[in-house]
Amino acid sequence: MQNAKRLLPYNPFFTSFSNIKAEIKHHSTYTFNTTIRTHLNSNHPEKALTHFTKFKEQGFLPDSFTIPSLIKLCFRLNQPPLHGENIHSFVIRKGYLQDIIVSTSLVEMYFKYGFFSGSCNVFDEISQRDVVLWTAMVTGFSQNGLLNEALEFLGRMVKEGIRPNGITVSSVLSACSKLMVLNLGRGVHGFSIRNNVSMDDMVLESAFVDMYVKCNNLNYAIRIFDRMKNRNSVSWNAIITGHAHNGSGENVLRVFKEMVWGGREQPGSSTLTSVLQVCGGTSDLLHGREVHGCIVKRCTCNLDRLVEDNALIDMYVKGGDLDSAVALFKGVPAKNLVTWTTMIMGYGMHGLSKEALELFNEMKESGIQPDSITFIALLSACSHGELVKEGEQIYMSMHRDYNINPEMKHFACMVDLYGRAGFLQQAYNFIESMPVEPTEFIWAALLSSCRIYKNLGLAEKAAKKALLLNQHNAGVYILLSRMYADSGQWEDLSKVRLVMKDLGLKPVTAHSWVELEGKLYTFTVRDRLNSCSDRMYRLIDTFKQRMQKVGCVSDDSGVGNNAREEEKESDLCGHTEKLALAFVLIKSHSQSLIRIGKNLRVCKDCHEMFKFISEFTDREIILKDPNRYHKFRHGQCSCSDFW
DNA sequence: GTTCTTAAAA
Repeated sequence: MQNAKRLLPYNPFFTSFSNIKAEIKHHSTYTFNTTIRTHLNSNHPEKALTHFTKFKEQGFLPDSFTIPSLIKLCFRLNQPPLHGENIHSFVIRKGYLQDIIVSTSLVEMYFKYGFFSGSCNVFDEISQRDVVLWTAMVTGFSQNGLLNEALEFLGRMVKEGIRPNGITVSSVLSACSKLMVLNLGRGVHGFSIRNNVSMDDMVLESAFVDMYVKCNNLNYAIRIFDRMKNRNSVSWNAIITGHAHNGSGENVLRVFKEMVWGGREQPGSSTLTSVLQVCGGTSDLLHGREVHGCIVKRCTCNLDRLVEDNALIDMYVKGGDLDSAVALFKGVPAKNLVTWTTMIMGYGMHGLSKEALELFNEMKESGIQPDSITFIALLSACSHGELVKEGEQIYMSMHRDYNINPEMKHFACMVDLYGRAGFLQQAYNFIESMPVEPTEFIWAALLSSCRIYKNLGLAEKAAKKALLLNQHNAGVYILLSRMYADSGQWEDLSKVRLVMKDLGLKPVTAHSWVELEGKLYTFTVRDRLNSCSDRMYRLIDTFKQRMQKVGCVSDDSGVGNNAREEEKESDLCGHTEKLALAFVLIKSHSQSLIRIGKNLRVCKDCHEMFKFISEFTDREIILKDPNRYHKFRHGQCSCSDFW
């Protein structure tokens, strides 16, 4: 009998012909189902499609097991909704609709097409609903940003006695994160606890961490994160970006190190880019290089790390190491738009405007089309290099040659381009001719040019316009008060300060920083906290005297002649960059490049002294301010004294 | 013997 059973499909004596056919058919549908699933899982939708076509040509029909795979295949191939509707009517004809797995797939399909009533119709037809079907409804609404509907279904399922699971809740949470609705997110947190939703699900916990980070409640996020038994890339990444948003570079690096040392989780590319952004923002090359090392170790294939390479180039640019950025850029095998734009921006920030424009030509030759960000990079490169004519041409070509409409950021670049070059009237006319209402930042851009060229009348006008749009813009008050200080109008100055005080606005205190032997040193105005402060101040004085001897008059034009001593100190930049430079010169005798960062614009006085020191000590110095980089070498600066 | 629902990103 055993033997007979094995021979069954082949022996007409034991079974009728039609039975054999059914047997083969069933067998084939099963094989077909598994094959198509294998193709889908290995990401070969085309193979799945050819397989399906062959299957149909042989006269076979899909069964209920086939439907979910077919729907998945539709999405992978981006088929229009019509295809999906065919599936729906097939399901109804064959009576598969009450198969809950089939109907759940249909619900998901309609949500993906954005056809919500289609999902609801299917849902209403089903008599026996399980957690997964309910969850599909919640997920569908929440992924489409319809948070209220998602919450409604969450409540309804509980009322009907279906207990939501971790997946249900994390779906709602992601919508809360996207919409930044902290209170609802906390509500969902409470709901999950009340309804005994299992909380030791790693994905759910990560979703909570992510939600609290996105809703700007880092403390809650940290509390959950610290208690997690197992962490995944999402939770690590959420907490790292949370610290980054909070401006705490130290914590970012601390957590990142914990992650790497822990060794369990490989940092993903988004984690690496967050960390690199922090390193770039603080010019922390030391840690930036460590992350570079991580990436090199992790990636075996150069082609897989384009996003990381782009972030690295940006980090080196912002850390003031243009040479490394260029070297890396040249080595990237398949550069994309971001790669080119980052490098163009990098040249611009380092004062190499001509190189930026040449690189743009190379980019076009390689067949890559610029986008609006590329034009921001180009226009700001022109404004840093005083290339007014070139900037105008590029601005004109934006719409004419690339069909890109200039936006507010481009307008701001143009105002800056004219203003920085001293064409204040043209800058003003440009603002007047703009097709949209200028924002506060446009007027602030004009204001900062007015300060460079000491046009108090226009400055007051620009400041007024900017403050009308936002009376809390501290930068505007500060620029204006410096201009009053420059021209010795003490009454106006104290008026501005009074307004600032009333509004609770604090002037930004100047500080500079420098990295030495793996440590970061920070200097504030009239800082005497350092153990070698006395030597630093003496050294600065010595340089001042040497400069006077050779006829380099230190430029005090930034301060009016009748300025009081304390105004000189506080209203200029505070000269914290001088302190940082003196510190390095005392502490380090190597000939390596000196890199100093500053949170405010460099003042003329310090700029002159840095040039002198670079010649006198024969050292290269890079000074970063919020807008750009100055490279001092042999008594010259890369900005050609224009910044 | 198979099928359905989760989290972020330059």
